[in-house]
Amino acid sequence: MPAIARTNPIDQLPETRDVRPSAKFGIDMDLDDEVDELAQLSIPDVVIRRLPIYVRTLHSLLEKNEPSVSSEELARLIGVTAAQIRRDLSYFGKFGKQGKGYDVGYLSNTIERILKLDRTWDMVLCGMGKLGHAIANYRGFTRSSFVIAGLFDTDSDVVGEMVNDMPIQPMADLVKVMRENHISVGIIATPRKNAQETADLMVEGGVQAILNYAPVILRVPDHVTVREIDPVSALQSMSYYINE
Amino acid sequence: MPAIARTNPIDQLPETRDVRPSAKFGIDMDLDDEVDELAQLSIPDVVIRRLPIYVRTLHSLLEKNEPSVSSEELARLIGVTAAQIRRDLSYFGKFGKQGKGYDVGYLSNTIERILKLDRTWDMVLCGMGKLGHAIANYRGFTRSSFVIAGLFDTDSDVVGEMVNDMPIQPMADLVKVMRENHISVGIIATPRKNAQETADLMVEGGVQAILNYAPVILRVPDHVTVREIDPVSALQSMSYYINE
DNA sequence: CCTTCATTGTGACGTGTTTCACAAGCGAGT
DNA sequence: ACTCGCTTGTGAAACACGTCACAATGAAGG
Ligand SMILES: NC(=O)c1ccc[n+]([C@@H]2O[C@H](COP(=O)([O-])OP(=O)(O)OC[C@H]3O[C@@H](n4cnc5c(N)ncnc54)[C@H](O)[C@@H]3O)[C@@H](O)[C@H]2O)c1
Ligand SMILES: NC(=O)c1ccc[n+]([C@@H]2O[C@H](COP(=O)([O-])OP(=O)(O)OC[C@H]3O[C@@H](n4cnc5c(N)ncnc54)[C@H](O)[C@@H]3O)[C@@H](O)[C@H]2O)c1
Repeated sequence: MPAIARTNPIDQLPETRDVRPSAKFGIDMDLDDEVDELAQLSIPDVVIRRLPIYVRTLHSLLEKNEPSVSSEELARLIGVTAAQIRRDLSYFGKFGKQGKGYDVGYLSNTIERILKLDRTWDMVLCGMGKLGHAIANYRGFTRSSFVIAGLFDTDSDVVGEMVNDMPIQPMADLVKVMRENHISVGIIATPRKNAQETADLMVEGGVQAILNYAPVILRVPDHVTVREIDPVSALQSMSYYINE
Repeated sequence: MPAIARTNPIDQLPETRDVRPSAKFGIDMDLDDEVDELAQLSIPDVVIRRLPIYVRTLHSLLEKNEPSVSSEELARLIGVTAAQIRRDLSYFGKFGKQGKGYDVGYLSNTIERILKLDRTWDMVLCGMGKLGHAIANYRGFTRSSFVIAGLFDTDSDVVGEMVNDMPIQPMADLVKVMRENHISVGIIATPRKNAQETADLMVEGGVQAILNYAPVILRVPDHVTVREIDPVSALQSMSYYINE
């Protein structure tokens, strides 16, 4: 059950499980408070999950050369309340100016720093079937701090094949490659039945975040975050609301 | 902002927006309570989103020929607490037996009825680029009450192409096709910039549930449920928790 | 420098969700 | 028929999260 923490399974679906003390206050502390270094605040995972949307929306404002934005306007764009945005941001500090709002570029950079998006994360991708190929060729990740750095499969027929300029490697090498390259993010695109064993290997390799496309709940240690991508569950929960 | 209700945007990410009075108690009432037909209970969307996982897990128990299961064991399999499962189910009625647990087949059927999965839902899929092709060929949907019944794109170069035995149709026909065939579920796989206009057309066609793969928050009327599939946001929120 | 205006950041409050804990009920065994 | 052990269903309590509402404050303009 610790595995469920911060996980989309019951989450993408269910939704909001967060067994552990949530998150620790991780941004650089303001200088004024030297005493409280250990008094870390626990930030709700709900809040963390909203931050990427804030970033995305701020980026679209940047493209339009908007210099600043009020919580009111940002809220309208995103579809939440202004109070929620202000509250969310207040977990991390004070970034706005009264009467003015938030500087778009500054806020966007700040949230990216909070989320540790001001760097690149290498990822391994396991399971190079149809979905794995699609993911490996997807351009959307690179634009967002994440880079697929290794492709893996058990099937000797596909091992060696080049996909998007990278060779598919045997699963036997996964742990070694992850350790040698300090890779802490993994994507699982194997069949359902092999997902758990794949997750176990990733854990052995030092994974800290897993994006799981297989329709199973993964059992992982507490320090590993899992998010599920599960369109079928999404559809199945929506059908409840359809009339007639 | 009503558009956000029950939506994964801030939800898959953010996570748990639910502006409206949630859901109405929709399962057939037990015969004993004739008075309260109008006293409909509002069921939290969180609960609804967990139900597909319950169903999935029950199916895997069925495969193993387990005749019954306790909330304790089910909870262990799913990674939630037993109390949560019992509470969730109690929104809909009493399905277990003291000392025994739940009949796997019966509970699974019951939840499927609640979610309206005891029938087939036709879907339209808009945007037949790389992702659209992958979705159209994905076999996972059919196993789960959802069937892609129409493919649409604006690009005249791809219109007419056969994908998985279905022709890609022009977007101009979308509304007509949806209405004539009473299709109430849509999948959006268009570029980001065209997602809102596509959603608008689906609404015109009578859509009630949209699965949105484009990274934008859609604005839709209150009676439409939207769920986002957004792996990038999922990764971006997980990176917050990665140490070093 | 003072006034006005807009908008933040946050206590206090309210609602929603989860967990606790236990009386009630079923079934097996005697 | 009675007892025992197990497990449900659910009030009540705890906790988490979202919203209200307003004092505080920066900026702009006189
Ligand atoms: N979430 C989504 O959007 C989505 C979409 C499509 C598929 N899926 C899921 O993704 C998974 C893969 O789907 P697919 O259509 O690509 O299937 P597929 O059968 O085409 O590919 C599976 C691949 O995984 C490899 N594999 C098997 N065991 C492995 C292991 N232990 N380690 C590494 N690789 C292993 C196989 O050799 C194969 O290449 C399935 O679980 C499916 O349900 C999810
Ligand atoms: N969520 C995910 O897992 C995921 C994965 C990959 C891509 N995406 C997103 O899905 C979308 C499509 O990605 P892709 O790689 O297939 O892009 P693509 O460019 O290959 O395909 C887009 C298709 O949409 C069509 N289109 C454009 N405007 C349209 C309109 N108004 N109505 C109908 N069709 C229209 C285009 O003709 C094209 O065929 C993008 O928004 C991308 O960000 C999401």
